[in-house]
Amino acid sequence: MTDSPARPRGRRPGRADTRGTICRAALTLFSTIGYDKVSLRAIAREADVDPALIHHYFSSKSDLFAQTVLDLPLDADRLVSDVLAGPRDQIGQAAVAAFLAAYDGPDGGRERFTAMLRSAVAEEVVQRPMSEFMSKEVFGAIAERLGHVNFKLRGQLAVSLVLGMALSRYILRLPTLTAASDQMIIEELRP
Amino acid sequence: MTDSPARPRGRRPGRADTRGTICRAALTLFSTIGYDKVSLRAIAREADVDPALIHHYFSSKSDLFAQTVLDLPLDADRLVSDVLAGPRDQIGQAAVAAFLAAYDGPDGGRERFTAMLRSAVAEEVVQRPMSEFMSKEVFGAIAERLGHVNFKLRGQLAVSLVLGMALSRYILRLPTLTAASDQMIIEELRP
DNA sequence: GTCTATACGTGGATAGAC
DNA sequence: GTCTATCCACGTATAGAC
Repeated sequence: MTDSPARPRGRRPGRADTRGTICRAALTLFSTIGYDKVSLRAIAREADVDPALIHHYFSSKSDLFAQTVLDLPLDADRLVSDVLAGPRDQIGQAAVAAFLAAYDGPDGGRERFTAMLRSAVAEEVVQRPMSEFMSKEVFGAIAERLGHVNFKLRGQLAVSLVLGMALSRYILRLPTLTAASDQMIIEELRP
Repeated sequence: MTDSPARPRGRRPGRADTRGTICRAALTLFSTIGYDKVSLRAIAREADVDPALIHHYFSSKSDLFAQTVLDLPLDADRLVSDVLAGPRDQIGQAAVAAFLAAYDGPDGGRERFTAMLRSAVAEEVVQRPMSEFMSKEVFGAIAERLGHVNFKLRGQLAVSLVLGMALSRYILRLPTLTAASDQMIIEELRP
C-alpha cells in the first residue's frame, strides 16, 4: 500500500483514486481465493473498473500482488521483543499470541497474511520471501537470542506452529478453532 | 490406487496398464505443483500418453484427482490407537510422530498428502473432506476419548500442529526442518 | 485518464478416424 | 484402445480511439 494519496482534484471523467480502489479489490480477492485463481477481470469487476486500468497502474499481475500484499505490515523487531517479553518456557504461546494480535488488527493485515499463505502453497515467488522472513527475521532472531543449541530447528518449528494455526483458522476454517477466542487458544496451547 | 492389476496380455498397439501410468504421473504432478496448476496435457506428457486417453479412463480432471489422491491411505482407527498408545501428557508429540511415520512410508502416502495439502488451500472440494477427516475421525476421536472439556478445540489444535508441520516441511521446505530427522523434531517439540 | 477491441496463448473437453 | 483434429471458454496483455 504505497498508495492512496487521497487527492480528489477537480472532477474528472471516471472516479478518482482508481489505484487505491484496485488495491483494495485485489487484496480482497487474493486473500479469499488465492493468487492464481484470481483473474484481472475479476479484480476489475470487483473494483468496478476497467480491466485495462489495472495494467495501466500495475505493469503485471505479479507486480500487483507484490504491491498489494507482499510488503509485510509486520515490524520484525517489534514482534521479536513482544515474543521475548514473557517467560521463556512459554515461547510457543507467546509467538502465537503475538501473531494473532498483529494480524487481527484493523489494518487489513490479516487479509494480507491469508493472501500470502494461500498463495505461498502454489506460487514459488511468494514462498521464498515469506518463509525467509518468518524463519530468519523473526523466529531465527528469537531462537538465536535464547542461545539454544538447536535454535534454528526451534525457530522453524515455531514457524510451523504459527503457520498451522493460521492455515487451520483462516483458510480451512476449522469450526471450533475459528469460533474460539484468541485467549482460549493460547490457554489450551500449553500442553 | 485401485489399479495396476499388472496384466500384460498379448501384445497390443500402445502400452499396457495405461491407467496405472496415468495415475502415477498425475500423483507426481499434483503433489509437486498442486491441482489447478496441473494441466491434463502435462500429465499426458509426463505419462507419455495421449491427452485424450485421460478422458477415456477418467471422466474429468476432478475425477482423476479424486481417484488418485483423495482416497486417503490412512486407517483412522489405527492412527488413533497409535496416538493414544503413549503417555497422555505428550499427545501432541505422539500425533506428529504418528503422522510422520504414516506418511513417510513407501506407499506414496506422502505424495498423496502433499497433493491434498497443496490443493486444499485453493480447492474447496478438497478442503471439506480433508479437514473433516482429520479433525473428526482422527483428532476428534482422540480428544473425545481423553474426555477433556475442550476436546473439540484440542483436537483441532492438534490438527493445526500437524498441518503446520507438513506445510513447513514438505511444501515450504524450511531448510533446517526438512533436513532434521523425525526423531529430532519430536524431541524438540516438547517445549 | 479511461475504455473498447482484440491478439495470443492455454486450458478442459469431444467427435470420430484408425 | 489409441490418437488426430478441433471446439470453446477464459487467461494475460496490448494497441489505440475517446
